[in-house]
Amino acid sequence: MNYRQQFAEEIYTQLEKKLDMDEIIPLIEEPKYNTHGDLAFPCFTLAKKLQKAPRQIAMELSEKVSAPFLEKTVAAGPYLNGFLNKEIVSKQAMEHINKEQENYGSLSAGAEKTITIDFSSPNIAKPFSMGHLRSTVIGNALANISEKCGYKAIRINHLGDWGTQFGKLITAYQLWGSEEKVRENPIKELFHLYVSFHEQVEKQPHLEDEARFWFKQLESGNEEALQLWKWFREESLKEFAKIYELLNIKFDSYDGEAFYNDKMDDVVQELKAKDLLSHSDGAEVVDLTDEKLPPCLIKKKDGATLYATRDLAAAIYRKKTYQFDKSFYIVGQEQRLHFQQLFLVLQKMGYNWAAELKHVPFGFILKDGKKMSTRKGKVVLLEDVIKEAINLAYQNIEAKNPALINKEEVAKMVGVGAIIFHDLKNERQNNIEFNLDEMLRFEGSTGLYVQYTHARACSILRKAPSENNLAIGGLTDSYSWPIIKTLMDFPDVIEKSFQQAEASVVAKYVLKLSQEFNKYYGYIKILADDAEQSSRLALVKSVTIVLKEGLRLLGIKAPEKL
RNA sequence: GUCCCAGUAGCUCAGCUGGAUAGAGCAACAGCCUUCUAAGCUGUGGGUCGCAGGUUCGAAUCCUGCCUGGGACGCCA
Repeated sequence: MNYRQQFAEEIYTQLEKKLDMDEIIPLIEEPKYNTHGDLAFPCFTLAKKLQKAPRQIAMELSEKVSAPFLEKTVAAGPYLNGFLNKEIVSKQAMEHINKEQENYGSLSAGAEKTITIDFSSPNIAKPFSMGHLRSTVIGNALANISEKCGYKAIRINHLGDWGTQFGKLITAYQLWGSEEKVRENPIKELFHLYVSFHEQVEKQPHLEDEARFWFKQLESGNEEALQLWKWFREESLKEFAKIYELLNIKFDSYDGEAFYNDKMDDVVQELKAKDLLSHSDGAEVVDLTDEKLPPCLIKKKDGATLYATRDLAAAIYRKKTYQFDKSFYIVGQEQRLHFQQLFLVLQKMGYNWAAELKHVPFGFILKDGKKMSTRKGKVVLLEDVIKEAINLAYQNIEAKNPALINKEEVAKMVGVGAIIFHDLKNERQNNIEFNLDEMLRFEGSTGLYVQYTHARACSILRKAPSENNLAIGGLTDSYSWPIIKTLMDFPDVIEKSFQQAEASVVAKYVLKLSQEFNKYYGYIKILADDAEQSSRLALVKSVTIVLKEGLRLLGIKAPEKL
C-alpha cells in the first residue's frame, strides 16, 4: 500500500540505476496542487548526472513509467507527476482499513521493546497547575502513541513529594494549620499554608530556620514530621486522583522523589569510585567543562543531595527495573540544561544507554506574556477549568440536542476533550498564552470539531441499510479522493509523531481528515440509493475508525452521538 | 555576558529531511438548513515569511551576523 515506494521503484528501473533507491525515495513528494497529481518526482538532481535538461528527463520518464496502480504519468516542466488509479487504490485502502479496524496504523517498530515515560509529576501540597497539565496531556498521548508503535509503555508519575518545601509546610501547619481544614480541602488549605509561609517569612526571617529544622527532622526520620509528610502526601494524591480520573489517565508507577532517598548514596559512591566528583566552593560536582557546560551539582555544602542526584538514581533504578530501550522525560523547557547535564553524567559513568534517554521539552503557559507565579498563590486551578469546560459543554448540548440520552457523560467527553485538544494541537515547544475563552471554544479547529465529525459519520452509518457485509468498490470521484489519500497517510503520521515525540502531528491530522470529510458530507449525498452506496459507506466507516483511533491516541473520547 | 527556543495574514498557528502559484482556524463581510447532526459547508478581502548578507538550478525552510520576545546559566525542582 506504499505507493511512494512503488513509484520510486518504477522510476528506479526506468533510470537504469543512474540513481539508487535511497536517493530516489526522499526526492518523491506530494504535489502542492491536486491538479498536478498524487506523486511527484523532481528531475533537477538528475539533470547534472545525465547532462540533460530536467524537462527532457521528465518527458522521457513520463513515457516509460507505468504500472497498474498508476492511472497516468505526466511531465509538467521539470517534474514527473504520477496520478494514482483511484479505482484500485481506494478499494484497496478501504478494504485494508475495514479489515484492520482500530489496529490500522499500528506499527511494529517497537515490538518487544519497552519505553518509560516520565510525565505529569505534580508537586505534593501544591495545586495541579496548568503547566502540569501540559506534561500530563503530552506524556499520556506519547505513551499511547508509543504503544501504537509496538512499545510497551511504562507511565511514571515522578511525584514531587520531597524537598525543602515540606519543612516550610510543616512549620506553617504547626503555626496556623488545622487538621479539620486540611481534611476538608487538602490542596487548597495546604497551598494556603505554603503561600502564608512565604508572606510571613518576609516579616519573620527566622521561619526559614524553622523550616530547615523541620526538613532536617523529616530526613532523619523524626516520627512527627514523617506522619505529617505521609498525611499531606496521601491527601494530595487523593486530590490528584480526581483530576486523573477526569482526564482518564492512569499510571504504572507513582515512585517520586522520596522513593529515591535511600538510593542516592550508592550513586554518590559510584561517582566517587569512578573519580568523577570534584570539590568546588564546598559542594561536590561533576565537572563538564570539556562538554562546555556548567558543572552538575551532586551535593550541597551541607552534604544534602540535589535533584540531579535524585534523577541519576531514578534513571539507574528505572533501567534496572524496567530494562527500557527508550526513556522519555516530559518536562518543561526551562529544565533543558539539567537534562543535558544528567545525560552527560550518565555517559561519563559508562552507561551507554544514556543515549536512549530523551528530554521532551514543552513551552510555558503564560499569563499576560509572562510565566505564571505559583508562590504568590495566583494560580488558575486545573480542576476548576475542567469543570467549567464540562459545564459549558453541557449547556451547549442542552441548547443543540436536548434529546440526547447520556448528556452528562457526553458533556464530560466534550469538555475534557476540548482542554486536551487545545493543548495538543500546537507544537509543544510553543508557549501558550492562557486564555480560557479560547480553551472553551467549540468551533473551528477544536477537539469538538473532530468529535462532531465523528458523530456525524456514525449517524450516517446508523441510518445505512445494513452496516455489515459492505461490498466495497473503488471510488473515483474527486470529493472522496482527498479523504482516501489522507486515510492512507495515517501510519506515516503515527511514525512521524513518535519520532518527533510530537502529539500535535496526530492532532493536526485528525483535523485535516475531519475537514475533508465535512466537505465531502456537504457535497455528496452518502445515503443516496445507487450502486456506489456501499462503497461510500465503507469510506464513512473508514473515517470513523481512523478519527476514533486518532482521538484515542490523544486521550480523547469519541462519542457516537452528540 | 554565554547558551537554548521562538519571530509567517489583524489574532492563534500550519508549512514534511530545501522544490511548482504561501495555507488553515478565529475575527470581518456575503451566501447555504422541507433532504444523511448548520457545533457544519461555500465564497470575498487580508502577506516586504523579523532585518541584512551567503550557499543553491531553486530558500519561509540550510549557514553567518543583527534586531525583538521568552527562558536557562552552582547549592530550588
